Amino acid sequence: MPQPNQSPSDVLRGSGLRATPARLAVIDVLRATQGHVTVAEVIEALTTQGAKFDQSTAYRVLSDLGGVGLVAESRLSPGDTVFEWISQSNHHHLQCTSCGRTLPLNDELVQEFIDSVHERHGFHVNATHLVLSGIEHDCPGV
Amino acid sequence: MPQPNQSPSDVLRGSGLRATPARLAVIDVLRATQGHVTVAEVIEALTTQGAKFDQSTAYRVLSDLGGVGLVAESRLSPGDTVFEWISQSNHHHLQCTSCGRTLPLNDELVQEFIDSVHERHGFHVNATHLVLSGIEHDCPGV
DNA sequence: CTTTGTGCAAACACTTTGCAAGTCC
DNA sequence: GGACTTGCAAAGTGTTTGCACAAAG
Repeated sequence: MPQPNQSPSDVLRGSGLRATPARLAVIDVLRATQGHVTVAEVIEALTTQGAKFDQSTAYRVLSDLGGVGLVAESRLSPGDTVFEWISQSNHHHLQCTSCGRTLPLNDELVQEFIDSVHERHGFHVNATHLVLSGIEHDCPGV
Repeated sequence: MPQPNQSPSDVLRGSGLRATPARLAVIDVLRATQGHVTVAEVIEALTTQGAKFDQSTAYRVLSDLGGVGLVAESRLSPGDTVFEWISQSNHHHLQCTSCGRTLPLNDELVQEFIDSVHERHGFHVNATHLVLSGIEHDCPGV
């Protein structure tokens, strides 16, 4: 669990991962981006910066970071896997199927829902990163 | 929208699709199965029955059926796309990450959640087929 | 008979893996 | 120095597509 005021290197080591340039670079990209990032975007951002960066490294780094809970991974559809840096709280989203925008979803609503499911079914939903699709009311794309 | 007492052929034609043996066979498999079915399972079930059945046909048929709303499609993870026949009501599920079981999730709870999201965000969540992962309370796999 | 669907095989895109060289601690 | 990471290239997987033939309405 990352503490405030920790450097990315410390966060990595605190999770049992070595602080390598590749991982720090990926973390930079993730933190610089609000919302979802695809593997392709990570690779593009890093290769544009000049450094050589292999795609297998991107997949491995993102998988490692996901494994220790530093990033959230969502599979929206095949070949459309997105990642997001987890700063401190949960992150839930609404994705409009009409205009493609991703909007924040109030965490409390989700928590209430999770609680009610637990009460009713004795099932603990693990939703640190819920993405629901639908249509927003004032969608500019409609 | 399929009406009661309609034959699968009628349902297909009602959706603007031709009633072909391939589609009827896929529908048979879907209806015979409670819960999720993968493409591979559909193909296996049909080829076991003797008839020749190409995988591209499976993908196309499932995609067609999904397009007209006769089946629900869920991407649990890359390469793990599951389909389910939509009989009449919505189908939501809980999937236990420990034992792999899929359990039913009360539709009312989901509906309440969707309503609250709409109230709060003005966003209409399109969830005919929600799959939430987590851990069940009395999981035999724990 | 016209339109739509199917089989076949090849192509695709995303993701994973084996291994040698390189890097972190 | 020893264990972990990266780059590279190649192999997997699941999924899609082009096209000629077959079938549905």
